[in-house]
Formats: sequence, C-alpha cells, structure tokens
Amino acid sequence: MAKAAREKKLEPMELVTGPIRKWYREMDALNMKIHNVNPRATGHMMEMIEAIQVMIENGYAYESNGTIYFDVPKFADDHGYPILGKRTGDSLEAGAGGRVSENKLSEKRSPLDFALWIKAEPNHIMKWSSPWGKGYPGWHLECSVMSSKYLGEQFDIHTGGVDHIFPHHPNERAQNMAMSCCIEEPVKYWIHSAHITVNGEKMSKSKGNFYTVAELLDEYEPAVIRMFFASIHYRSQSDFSIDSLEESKKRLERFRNTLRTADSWDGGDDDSLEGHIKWIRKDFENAMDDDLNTPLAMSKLLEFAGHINKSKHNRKEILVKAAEQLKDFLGVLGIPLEPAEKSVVDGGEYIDLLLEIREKLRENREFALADLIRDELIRRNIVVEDTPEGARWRMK
RNA sequence: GCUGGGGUGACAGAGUGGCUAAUGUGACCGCCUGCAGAGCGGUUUCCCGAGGGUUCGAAUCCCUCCCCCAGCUCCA
Repeated sequence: MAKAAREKKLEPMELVTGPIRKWYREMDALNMKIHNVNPRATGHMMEMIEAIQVMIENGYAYESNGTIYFDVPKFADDHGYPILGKRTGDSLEAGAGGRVSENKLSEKRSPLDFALWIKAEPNHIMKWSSPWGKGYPGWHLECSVMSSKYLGEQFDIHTGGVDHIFPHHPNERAQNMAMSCCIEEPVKYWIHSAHITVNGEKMSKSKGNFYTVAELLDEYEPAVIRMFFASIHYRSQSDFSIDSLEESKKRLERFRNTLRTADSWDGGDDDSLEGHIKWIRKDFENAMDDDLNTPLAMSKLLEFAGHINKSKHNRKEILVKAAEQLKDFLGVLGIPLEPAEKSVVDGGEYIDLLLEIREKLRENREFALADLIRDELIRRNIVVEDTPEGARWRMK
C-alpha cells in the first residue's frame, strides 16, 4: 500500500476509500449484513498509544531503540502462550518468515517478542508522533484496541481466517490481557474459517486465478452465490468453481420449483406434511447448532422440499405453512427466494397472452404451432411448463 | 522441517463406535405428458487412501505408511 500511495501520490487513507465503498456495495448485493460499527485503525492512534503505555506499566512491554516490543516469555509464564494454535515457543524458528532483519532481531529480548510500536525510518510514508518518537503501530495492536473499545474487555465471538490462528490471534489475545490486567479470556469463541481454493488452486494475485464478486454478479444472481457458501462448511477447505456455482444454481431452482408448484396447488384434506414441518424445525436447528453445519442444514431443507413435492393433497393452509417455513430457513442462510422473476420482465402480460393462445392451439391439437411458441419463448430464456393447473412460465 | 486440516460412491459433500453411510448433481430406466419441462419412483451405491490392531461391532478409536492442502512473527 505504501508503494501504491507513493506511485499515485495519494495519502494512504485516500487510497482505501474506493475499495471500501466497493466492498459495501458488494456485501449489500450479496445480502450480507454489515457490522454496526466499522472502525478504522488510523482513527484509533491515540487509543493504541495509550494501550502500549498500559502494557509497559503492566510490565509486558519494553522499549528498545525507539521500538516497543511485547515481552512474550514473561506473558507466557503468567498466562500461557500461544493457547491458540497449540504451538510451543521451542517449535518456532526465529525469523523463519524471512521478514525480520538481523538488527531487529538483536533489539528483541526474545525472538518470540513482537512489535507494538515500530520506529519509522525517515522515508516511511505512514507515521505518527508518540512518546517514543515518530513511528507506527504493530499490526496486532489495532485489533486489540478496537475490539475492546467497541465490544468490551470480554466478548463472545471473534472470527477470522485460519491464517490468523498463529501468530495474529494469540498475539491479539495476549495484548488484550496485558492491557486489561485481569480478565480470564478476552474472547469466548474464536471462529476460524478455511480459505476456499479456486479450481483446485489457492487464489493468488500473480496467477490471477480468481473471480471477483462483481464479475460473478454479472452472470449469477446473488442467491446462487449464497447458495454455494451455504452448501460448504466454513471450517472445511472447499473448492470454488463455475461448476460448483452451476450446481448451486440447480439447487436454488429446485427450491423455487417446489415453492412455485406448491403455490399453484389448491390443496386437499390430507395433513401428512404437518409432521415434516415439525421435523424440519428440529433438524435445521440441530444442524446449525452443531458448529454451523450449513451443508447438513441444506440437505435437510432439500429433503423437506422433496416432502412438499409429494404433498399435493395436503390442506392448503399446511402447504402455505410449509412454504413459509422453507423460505424462512433459506433466509437464515442468506438466500432470499422472493419470486421476483416475473416482475423483472417487461411485457409479462404479453407472454401470458401468448400462452393463452397456445392453450387454444393445444386444445385443437395444433401442436406444431403450440410448440413453435414454446420454442421461441425458450430462445428468449423463458421456460414454459404445462401443468394440470394450466401453463406457466419462468425466466431460465 | 515444524504445526494444523484433510483423503467417503461418476462428481460435490454430510456423517466421527452400532438401524439399509445423509443430501444434491450427472448418467440410465420407468411413471406422468400430445411432446417437452417440472415432479415422483428405481438403478448407478454392500463403498469410506493402504496395511495392521482394539472391539461383540470401526468410515468413525489406536499404530505404521502413502498422498493432498494450509500456516509458520513487525504485510494488515
């Protein structure tokens, strides 16, 4: 980022505004709920500096040549470290990442120590004044400061990617504890999600083997993308591909077919579906309670849809209730199923008219002409389906 | 190398000691239909990386091996 800012002669903070806005737009498009507070690190410089001072006072941080380090061995003795990732200090090779220069290593009391505040080199583009001179915060610090500020010293759930299991989250936890003095655990549940691969490979900028949300949204409606993510488990490494999206699209279609069909039925006096409604509530909740097992939850919903498909003669009110239940649970998974397709199409009433004419043709057994209408409509991505309740159409 | 995750039917993907191992997709057959679509029924499906062990019983627990993926400290 520092490099890009120099090239474009922009403030680093200017540089990120555009991408952040784009991110909001895409999250909205995908029906993702946005956090109520979206703090920025650069807006919390004072808090970060104060946090470092507290940690120094509490004896967990020290200055060395203008840089402040966190004293990991001392913290480990008092509270255990790293806890997450189950690694021991001995298994870590000093400077294994190859990013720590020799003289930096020599500043540290222990190679495990990490920086809280880094002394800025004269040409460093982002720097702030501090009691220890011009510098910038270490990368674990902002998370500790902002989470405790907005969520409290202890909060329930902290999410993140598996890549943060070590070192970022253990360091963040250590900071939270070092700056608060006496809480047991700052976070009750750490939830780490696996990274997805694309076409069997890790995504990488240099390979360019990734899809952007924007380009996927050109081809697929948001519900299809959400269907994909609901069909995989957050903790399992899963593969994303156009094939997998196509499968998600088919699942979505299956649900829509069920809802559309059930809606068209007049119902009878059977009530066999009532029991399944009761069961789906239990099954869905059990699956979600089991570490958010969305693939299992999804399979239960598909099963439920199958039961609805077989329940043509159930009482109308039960059919309505079942459809509502299905929509509710898909909504929980972020998949809205509003049948907005028809209203999207201009001239829907003319399609209805064509189908009326086609119906007359079929009555007169003039199938060649009737099929011509159907074929021409399908060429325009309109699928015609004949049912005992009459013909109906939908967008492909 | 170290640490963690994983290898399940054609494919995707649940299941972590015990009914016929979910569910979806694909393929094939049948029902329905003027035909098609959607839907329903059936088949593919006595299978769980390999070998050994524990157990009345193992995809699930233990041991050995093979393979795949991810992470491994000042980039946030």
